[in-house]
Amino acid sequence: MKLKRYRLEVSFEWLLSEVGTMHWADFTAQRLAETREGPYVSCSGITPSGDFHIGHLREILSAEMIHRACLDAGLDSRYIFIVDSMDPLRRVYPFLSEDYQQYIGCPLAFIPAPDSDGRPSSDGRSYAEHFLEPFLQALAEIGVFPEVIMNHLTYADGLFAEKIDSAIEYANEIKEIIESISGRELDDNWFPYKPLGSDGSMDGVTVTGYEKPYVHWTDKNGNSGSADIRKAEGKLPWRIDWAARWGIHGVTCEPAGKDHGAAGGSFDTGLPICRILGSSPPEKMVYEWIQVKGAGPMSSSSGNTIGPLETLSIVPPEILRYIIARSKMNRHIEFDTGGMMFVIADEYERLVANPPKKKEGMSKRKEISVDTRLAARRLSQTERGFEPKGTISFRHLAMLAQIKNSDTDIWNSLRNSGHLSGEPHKALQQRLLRMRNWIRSIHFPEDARIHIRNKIDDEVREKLSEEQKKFLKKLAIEFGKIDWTEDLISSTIRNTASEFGIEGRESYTVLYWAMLGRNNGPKASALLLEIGLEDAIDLLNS
RNA sequence: GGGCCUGUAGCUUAGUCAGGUAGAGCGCCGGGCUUUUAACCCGGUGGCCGUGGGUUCGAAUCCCAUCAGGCCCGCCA
Repeated sequence: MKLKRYRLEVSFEWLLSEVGTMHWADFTAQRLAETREGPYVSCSGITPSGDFHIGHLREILSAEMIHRACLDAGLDSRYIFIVDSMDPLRRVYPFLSEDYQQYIGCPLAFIPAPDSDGRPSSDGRSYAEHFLEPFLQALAEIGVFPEVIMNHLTYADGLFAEKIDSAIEYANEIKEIIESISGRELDDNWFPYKPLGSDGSMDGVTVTGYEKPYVHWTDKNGNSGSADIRKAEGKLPWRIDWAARWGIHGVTCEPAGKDHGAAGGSFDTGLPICRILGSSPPEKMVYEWIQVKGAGPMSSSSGNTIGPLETLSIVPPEILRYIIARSKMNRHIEFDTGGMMFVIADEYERLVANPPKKKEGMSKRKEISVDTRLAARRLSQTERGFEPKGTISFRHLAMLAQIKNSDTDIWNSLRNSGHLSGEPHKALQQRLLRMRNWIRSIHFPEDARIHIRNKIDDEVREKLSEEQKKFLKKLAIEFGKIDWTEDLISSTIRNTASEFGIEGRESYTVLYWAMLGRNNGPKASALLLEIGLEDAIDLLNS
């Protein structure tokens, strides 16, 4: 019986990774609709023990996208974010002062937030709130608005009481499950509930008895007391807490990081424990980690985490969502704020501008691929149901932001090129702001930086034919005769080129070699205008 | 020590459950367009499917071994 169940779970897991079927979010929604009754509750859970990092976004977005897919499929769905505020402080982290030693073992909801020096502050905010707030702010920027549930309040409201009582009643069975599935050995005085001692810490507290609803204890200081299971006076150990909350909140789907998902991990023990506690668990679903790499030369020496807020100061929110939406759950994502951003942004922009369509005679496999990409496009929108329009490209903006210091000049340029009519929309202004932040940061890839030459590179000089050299010299002379406007620059280039019998394409290539040391670049006349008449003439004569 | 996931073109990857000539996007090369805002359009190049065995008429796919990267089995979420 047990074995049979296990096989089913494995098979679901396999199907989940099988994106060939369709997008994982839509697949999961469909699967949920087929296998259980609504309402459907997608859930994420994170411990606010310190700064949130980019990896947490996968936890959040995986669940949120499944929630959206449920809504899109017409299902009754909610998305909840359970903050593990009842979890204890494990140790004094590097960013905390030694003062936190006294709080080890205490729930994060009940200890003070650190101030900028890492000391306990007295502004009344809890440690949990302190780290949660900026994260929620980041989530709002990517269009994620979860129902936030502080776990310590669920304890305080007595919602855990029944589960705690059952856990104590079935303590032996639960112990057996944990020992057999995880392979761990629990010692003899193991108890499925951890009361807080006299100093508010759950470390070193020994349970001495249970009389519903009180768990009696003695702590390391020799004090004794009783914890009311209907209040936040103690908590279930993690593996049981997780299983219990599935029942309490009616969770139907909770993607878990691969640490939980590994064989013998907390997901595997959670499933049977949840059943023992009288509820039906969600099906196993595991996502891979996001790894940060190539974040620039600084990152390797100075730690390579990047926070959601820092990420969002340089990456457009829909691109961030797309990074999650385009990847299968069981694939690593190598997060890179450098050159990879261009590649992903290009891909996203193409997908937006040119949504794939099914065609007559297309193979089944290709049709599936079309569906999957359309779903990724849909789920990347910060606003559900928003139909994105093609916009100014990421690359183009990167270039403009580098050659033009004034935002006004950029808007004018975009109007000239037909990318913009009237005043820039707020979203576009934000995009430019992020782009400027990115360019200023260490993350911006070196090879995307535009380095305007003040003299022609030696290598380039060797490549140039005599004709081409003459062309550049002549161009310098002609430039000296005109008003320095884009139109005149442009026509002068063409006129001079034809004088030398150089084709249009070649004349530009030669110019780019001279100006940038590469084959192509931003519109030559615009670039020359930015360089300025004198510098341009100097360059061409060099 | 035990177990799980991943390894496919220069890059990102689809295909692996149910074995049947390895698909795509980017890059690159060529052509077209011609005021080139890294644009756009068309065409092409490119893979001993980590490695070695086995099963099979036939293996990226199944089995065994092995290498590489990551993770879990320490109440750690």
